[in-house]
Amino acid sequence: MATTADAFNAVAEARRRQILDVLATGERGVNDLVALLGLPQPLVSKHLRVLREVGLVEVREQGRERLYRLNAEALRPISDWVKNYERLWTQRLDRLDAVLQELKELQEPTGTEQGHDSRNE
Amino acid sequence: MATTADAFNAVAEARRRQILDVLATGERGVNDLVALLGLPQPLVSKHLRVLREVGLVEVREQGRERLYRLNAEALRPISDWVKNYERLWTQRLDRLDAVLQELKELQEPTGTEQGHDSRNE
DNA sequence: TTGACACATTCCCATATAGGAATATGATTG
DNA sequence: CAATCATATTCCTATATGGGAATGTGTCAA
Repeated sequence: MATTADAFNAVAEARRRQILDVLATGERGVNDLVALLGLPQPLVSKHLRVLREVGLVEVREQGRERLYRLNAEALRPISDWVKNYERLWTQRLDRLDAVLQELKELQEPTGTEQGHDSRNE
Repeated sequence: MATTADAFNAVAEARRRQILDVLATGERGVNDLVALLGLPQPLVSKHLRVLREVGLVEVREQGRERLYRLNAEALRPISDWVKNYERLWTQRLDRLDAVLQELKELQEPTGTEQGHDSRNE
């Protein structure tokens, strides 16, 4: 069912987003993350595992530390998906602008306008 | 705990993304969605409820139909969040380009091209 | 080797959730 | 009002998940 097996699910958890946010600033060991996020270490390790399994982070072993780093490209599916919607809300704001413009013109009858519609679809 | 109470979680489910994808093309009644997605009606209604609760869709009643439409702006938090990461992978690709460029120059000290892809990772 | 350190894993529990089946609700038509 | 259409809700179950506590594993230092 609802697997945690893709970036969308991995990122749905706020803590994991926080982890990514930290890693976006550079490679970090687990304890760094624990300290920065104020979460119990096992919990951080678990979240890191999920992130690893979907390719959002990569590990590098250095001595007895495990340095995690972000693999931002794994966010592409999300970025690509959401990008298709961006124009929809900018479009909508544009229409709002148009309406406001109309109102303004009605208030200051300098122009010749008067038509207005607003039935969509 | 892991609530379905925000856009990130709502969108983590593939079916819900599908629903949004359909609604992105225009207002639809539930049965339209059922037909288009090939899912049982109660399931669609449940997903629509989740989407409604996080503000991703809005309903309008017309006769005995309920027309759902997308509210793309509710995707902004996702868009905003992921946007901060986009430069990271383009950056990385730029660096890859740079590396490839170097290799090319090393291989052909004269400086004519012939470049072709490569496996990254 | 022993012990400390850094981290991962396991066990356990409470809750959340998707989905199926059946049923309820509300508007429309006859 | 009865029948029907369109949709929502409820009941139920299997599974997934986050988190806590305790423990395991591997590395380095003395």
